[in-house]
Amino acid sequence: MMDARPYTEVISRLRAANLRPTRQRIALAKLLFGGCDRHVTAESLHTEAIGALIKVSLATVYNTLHQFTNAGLLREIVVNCNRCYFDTNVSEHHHFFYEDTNRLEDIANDDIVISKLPAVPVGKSIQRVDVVVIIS
Amino acid sequence: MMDARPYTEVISRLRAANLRPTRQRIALAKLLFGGCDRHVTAESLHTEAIGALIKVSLATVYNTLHQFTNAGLLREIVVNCNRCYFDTNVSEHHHFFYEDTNRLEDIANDDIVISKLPAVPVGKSIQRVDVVVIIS
DNA sequence: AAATTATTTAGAATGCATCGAATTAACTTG
DNA sequence: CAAGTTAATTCGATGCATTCTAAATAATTT
Repeated sequence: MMDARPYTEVISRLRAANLRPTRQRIALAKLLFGGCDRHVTAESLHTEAIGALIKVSLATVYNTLHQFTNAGLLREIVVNCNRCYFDTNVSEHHHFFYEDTNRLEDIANDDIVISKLPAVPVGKSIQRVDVVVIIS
Repeated sequence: MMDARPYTEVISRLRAANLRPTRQRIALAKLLFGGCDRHVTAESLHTEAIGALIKVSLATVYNTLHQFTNAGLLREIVVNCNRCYFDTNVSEHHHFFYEDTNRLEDIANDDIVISKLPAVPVGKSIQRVDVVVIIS
């Protein structure tokens, strides 16, 4: 049941992004998009893949995370200098960051309302507004 | 006029933070707090210090930035994995981040109004709310 | 001035991320 | 379906920011 036939779907997502559906990319995509939304680092995803007996190198995990991000399948979250996090939830939303454990948790977009924003320098436009609520 | 007698002030700030007013810390504090608010990295501050003929090692710059941060004289800003930024403005405020040039710019606290925040997990409390407006 | 304590330093070490070049795999074409 | 083409994967090396370590130096206390 878990993987009845998600191949075709994963494969077409990859094709749509102009990425060859290789064994590694398919396997990583299934880990990333197979269940609920997740936050991963390259290391954590690599470890998870190895644990699931997927033969893939760390370099490929890095490549894949960046390719998926460029294709809009993932989003990079910045909460910590020294480590890059990737989020499978690419819809607009925000984050809790647990200061002591370095854990991330989604905040639904509706749960934060910004009722005033500053004027943007001329010639520039807003790409995104990221809110991080640091808790401990 | 520039440095009429800011020594005593810098020195007492350091003492208040339980930091011995060493030659290096005094010099770095004068660079950081001598003018208007700034955003620095360890590298950029070190380069600036060397340019100003201040003899200080990179390791000491790192130490000092962290000590100042712990003492509340600086605040760490997270906009970029791979590089730590420090802000001399420790009052509540937010940031523009220029995506293409990696530059940071302050947004006054009043220029952003958050009219709704999510409930915090039980047992936790909000340490800070950071808003980064990514522009390009 | 001597003794104590904290700080600085250079250089090594770490950790995360990227690069480069050779191998391997996927795709295209005839 | 086989040969040719193109892209992806891999290992190991490399880069870069940061931290660590232990010895030397400087600040403070007595």
